[in-house]
Amino acid sequence: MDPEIDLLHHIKSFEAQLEDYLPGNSIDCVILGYESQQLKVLLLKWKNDGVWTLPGGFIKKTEHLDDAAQRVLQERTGLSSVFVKQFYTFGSSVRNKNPQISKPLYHLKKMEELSPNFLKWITNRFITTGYFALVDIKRIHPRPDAFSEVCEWKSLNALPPLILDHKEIITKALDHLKTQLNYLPIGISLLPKKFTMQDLRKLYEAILGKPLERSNFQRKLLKLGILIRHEKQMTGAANKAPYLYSFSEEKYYELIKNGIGFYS
Amino acid sequence: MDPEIDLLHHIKSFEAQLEDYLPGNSIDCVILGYESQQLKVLLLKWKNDGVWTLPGGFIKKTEHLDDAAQRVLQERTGLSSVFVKQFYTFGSSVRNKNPQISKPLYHLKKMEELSPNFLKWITNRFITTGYFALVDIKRIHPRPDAFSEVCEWKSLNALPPLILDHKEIITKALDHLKTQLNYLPIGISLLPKKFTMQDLRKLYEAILGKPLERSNFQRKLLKLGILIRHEKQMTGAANKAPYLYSFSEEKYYELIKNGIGFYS
DNA sequence: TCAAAAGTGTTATCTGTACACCCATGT
DNA sequence: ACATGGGTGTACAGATAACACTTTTGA
Repeated sequence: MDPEIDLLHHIKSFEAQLEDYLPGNSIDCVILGYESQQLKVLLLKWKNDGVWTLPGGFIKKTEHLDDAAQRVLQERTGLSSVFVKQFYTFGSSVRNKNPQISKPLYHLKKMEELSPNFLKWITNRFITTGYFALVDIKRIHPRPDAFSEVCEWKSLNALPPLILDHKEIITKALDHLKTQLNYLPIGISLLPKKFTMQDLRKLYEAILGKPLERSNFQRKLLKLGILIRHEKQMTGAANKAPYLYSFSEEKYYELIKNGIGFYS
Repeated sequence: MDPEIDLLHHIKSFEAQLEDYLPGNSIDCVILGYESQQLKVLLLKWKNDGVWTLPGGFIKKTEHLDDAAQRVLQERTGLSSVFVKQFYTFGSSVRNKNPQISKPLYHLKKMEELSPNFLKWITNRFITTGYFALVDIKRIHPRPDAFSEVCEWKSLNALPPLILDHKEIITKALDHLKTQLNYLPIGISLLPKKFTMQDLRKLYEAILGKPLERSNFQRKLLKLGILIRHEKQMTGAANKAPYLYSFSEEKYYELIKNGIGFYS
């Protein structure tokens, strides 16, 4: 099937339900993962255009803002029980003035088939609320939406060009991540069930952007009493094998409720 | 002039400009002050009804969300250069289902003069973004808006009944205040220019909800290097007169940028 | 036997906390 | 004189940070 026809079909079906959605409000998700000692964010590449965007969506008239975010997350990753949190609302009156917003639509050959009503709706001013999610990359299978051809993880150190203010949204999400570090379930959300102490340390180093002293890190975390030690993991490397650990969930969540008082 | 006629006049003039405002979005301000060793919030009491609300407003189509908050703050307090910060967006789909929202309108004898268009607009679902401000109570002169008869400070320990989810909005603002304590200009915003060490300590005690050791507090704050010591203040009490202090503004703002690393 | 990373030990320094002490002030 | 709150001193417990030492592993 011609992907352009397919896209047009999707737009038309959304257009038919336009009355079910709030005009002028949207949500965008900064879905963060951790892989190869790097923080990564899940992005979509639009059809017919090639610019990248954050996964986002519109809000149904009967739907809570938080539920809209959960819905988008579920649609893109297949996950329903992950950590999601609202972090900021972007309310500039000129967010939509960037011409890139409508580019993919103008590339459609059959654009004239779309109603002026819909074009007005979609190019209107939008106030968007940012949500961020922390997920274990290995557990999810990214799926592009109707408007996109690719949905994949991008390293935060090498972001592609993004539409509108999506770069700013990511920056703000990272600020939030850093200042709220002690109250967020970083380790338990971003790492696989079992991990080594080095994995955990490298994760914190990636977030904080600075090296942490190995031996002190180990002692400090063990003393928190949230780690369960498992069997050693033979890595094949020419050195002592590290233990594997997992988190004691109840203790973990109890701890971050009052702030893990970790690194400041 | 009959206050009810006056109110109706205001509503009609707003109704005439309805097209200039975003439908479905609003801002609410949690304006915090400190007086008599208590944190206080600025509230409005509606005409014809008597329930209390947070000062809030609507957003012009060409206006940044932040600017709408600044505008409301300016209108209620007369202040333009105060600390304001967005803290959360409330997106429940049933926020407006509380009957209190329209009560004051229904109390109007001449309500039938209002257009159905306006009534639909105002009773629609609204997504509201909360801003909080920190101000020196002594510097401001609260002014009620067209819909209100009273605008005054209320102690956080004894809040009157509030419309809709405004209680929840205040609670969330206080959460934000506590978790962001180290990054907010608490002292410099809430206290008068000159203050005693006891004033500053009592302020922190009010926010943290627990007593702080007098002598250690003093040493800790002096060591931060953000305080300027002035002449002693003869209080008339039968004890040693305390020094007055003021903040070194540049040093203060430099410090909170990285977090004052204060009490956790 | 060697290099590399893991795990544990040691020590100096800083910070938090509690409380003791003297000082200034008005009754 | 004395009660009251302000300002400073001291001493101990615990946390932090830097680095040394030993152990395990595969080449």
